[in-house]
Amino acid sequence: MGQDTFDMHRKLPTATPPHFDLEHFLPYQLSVVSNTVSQGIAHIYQQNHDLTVIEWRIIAVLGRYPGLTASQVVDRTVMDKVAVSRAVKRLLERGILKRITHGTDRRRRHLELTQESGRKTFEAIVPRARSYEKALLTGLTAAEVQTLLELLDRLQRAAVALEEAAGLETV
Amino acid sequence: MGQDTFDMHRKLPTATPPHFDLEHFLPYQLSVVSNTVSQGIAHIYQQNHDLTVIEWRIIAVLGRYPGLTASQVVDRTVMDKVAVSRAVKRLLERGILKRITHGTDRRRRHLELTQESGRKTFEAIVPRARSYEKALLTGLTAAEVQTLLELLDRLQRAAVALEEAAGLETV
DNA sequence: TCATATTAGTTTCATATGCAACTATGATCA
DNA sequence: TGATCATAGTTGCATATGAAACTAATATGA
Repeated sequence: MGQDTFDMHRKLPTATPPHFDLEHFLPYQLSVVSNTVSQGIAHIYQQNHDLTVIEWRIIAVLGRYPGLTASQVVDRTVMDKVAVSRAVKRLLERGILKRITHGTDRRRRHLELTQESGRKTFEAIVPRARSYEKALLTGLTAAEVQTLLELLDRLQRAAVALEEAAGLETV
Repeated sequence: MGQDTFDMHRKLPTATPPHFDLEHFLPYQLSVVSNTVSQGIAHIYQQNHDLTVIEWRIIAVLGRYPGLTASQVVDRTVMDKVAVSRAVKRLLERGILKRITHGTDRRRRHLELTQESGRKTFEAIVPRARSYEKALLTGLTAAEVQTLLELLDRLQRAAVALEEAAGLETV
């Protein structure tokens, strides 16, 4: 890379650019947008159903894929194992989930929404979540939304790849 | 709401869409990408400089705008007041920041990077942060990056607007 | 000019979080 | 078989976080 061996008079010979704008740094922007959106959407299930984000996500994923185990939920949602365990516990206590131990492998406990409370909660929140999303995307055309989703997806893959590369470095 | 008094045979008469895919829900996708990226970039300053994300952001913003007060930092970075207060304290102790009390208004304490440690840390991290960002965006064309930033910006404005609307509702 | 309001920043306290260590169950293979 | 490894999920503990209450300094207005 930089071969500035001579010219003693230049300031900061090797690297170090003069300035850096946090506001235009993608990881930062991403974090700000994500936090703002998360906070907004959290109101929907916090205020109306006394659910945390993690609890709602578990409900959402079980609404779509009933019978997943806790670890399958973790895999799908990229959430912390402990956080999921605790949230499941609370949802069981509240009667929103039920848990069925697998017949032959008793380590596995399959999770489902209960018909009464669970399904009802799911069905109450979905339209609200959808309408929040719709409001959020009002200013964008369908094509722009499509582009955004695709770019986010590519970014996610790149970030995962970088993470793996960094992980190997240390090993 | 639900007026499903007649027609006992239809399932879920009034509303309630049949399913909901968390994976294709924008707030969720955004959160996953943001977390992955944040975690990746956090390594840079965690491992090499023992800094938290908040600490690094404070350094970054003061590198660009020396002399901001703590509350100006809060405004610029959309971070928690308490978190900033604590991070500033730690950075002062470590000699990365210095604090100068305003002459006439002694409530105001302006913050700057110290020449030795502060500036040096800033200048060491900036190129690493930039190269992470570059690696992250490798798969995208310049035009796509531009589009992404613009769409994120619009999303942010929409999210803020929604937040304000929701706030007023309650009042 | 004194009571009240405002602004800046800190501390307290209760809760959230996450790593690491643990329990329980099942798979493997010597 | 039974020692060891692997997997599923939970718990303990130490730290992080954030709302609300607090201290300190300044501004305002009767």
